[in-house]
Amino acid sequence: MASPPMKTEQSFEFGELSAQDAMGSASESSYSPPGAVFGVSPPESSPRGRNNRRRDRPSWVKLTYTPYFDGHLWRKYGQKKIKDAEYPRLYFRCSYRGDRQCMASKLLQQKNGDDPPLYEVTYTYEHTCGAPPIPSPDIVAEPPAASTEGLVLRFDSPGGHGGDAQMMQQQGQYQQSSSRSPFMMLSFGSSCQAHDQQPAFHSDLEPGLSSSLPNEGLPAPPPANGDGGMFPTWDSFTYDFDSHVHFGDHSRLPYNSNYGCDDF
DNA sequence: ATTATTTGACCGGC
DNA sequence: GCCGGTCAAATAAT
Repeated sequence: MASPPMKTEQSFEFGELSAQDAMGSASESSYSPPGAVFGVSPPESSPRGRNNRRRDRPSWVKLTYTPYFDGHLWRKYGQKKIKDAEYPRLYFRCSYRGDRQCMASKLLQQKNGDDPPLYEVTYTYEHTCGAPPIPSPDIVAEPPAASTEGLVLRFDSPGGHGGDAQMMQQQGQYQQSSSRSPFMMLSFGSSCQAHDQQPAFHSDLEPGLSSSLPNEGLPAPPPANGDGGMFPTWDSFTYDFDSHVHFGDHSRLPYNSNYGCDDF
């Protein structure tokens, strides 16, 4: 009311390297282990100060073709064109930030304009909202074939409708060239299955617990197929997996409380 | 009606 | 001073 727009209440940063630094060194698949950088203090502890400089925020970088599908729910809160980048940078924040004070955030930057554009995702802070962790070196993707418990591959095309499309809306659709991209969803859940219209992410029936096996939705990047298709290629998968895939998932949405089977 | 998204402006940090 | 990052308000979509 009487107070002017005070946007200075969220400068909690502890950390390690800045996004720029991370990106600068992340020419290839480089990232910084989250666990190694975590010694942070509660956000409310440092309103904004010298203890939490932007450069001190823990962050790790991950290269992927499917930046929108890391198993977490993100809300886009900004987009900016970087002087040194050909593509704008997208800023995402955990959807539970206001609900659970989850400070997890991520920056999305397209690395090139390839058909299957490669994105560099800089994650900052871990998820404290009870959702599974983010891509970390400790968590590596296992051979899908090994765990066929709930492997769901979903290829959705724009014209074929797709419940996943919903996710696209939420996660962002900054596809300039290929406005739409088919999707592929990987779900490693035993009893949880993807609904007809809901993303297949699922598995953290017990948010807050530690041993949750997160699943990562690996969507498929646009084309790159011989037939100029718009379907993903396993190559991208391999890349992602090779890049340290992590499985993540959030169990609830603002409008969709039941995400699969968490409402068990 | 609710929520997410979008764009612009402001501020902080370097 | 410049750049990057985040917030805020408005708009659109569902």
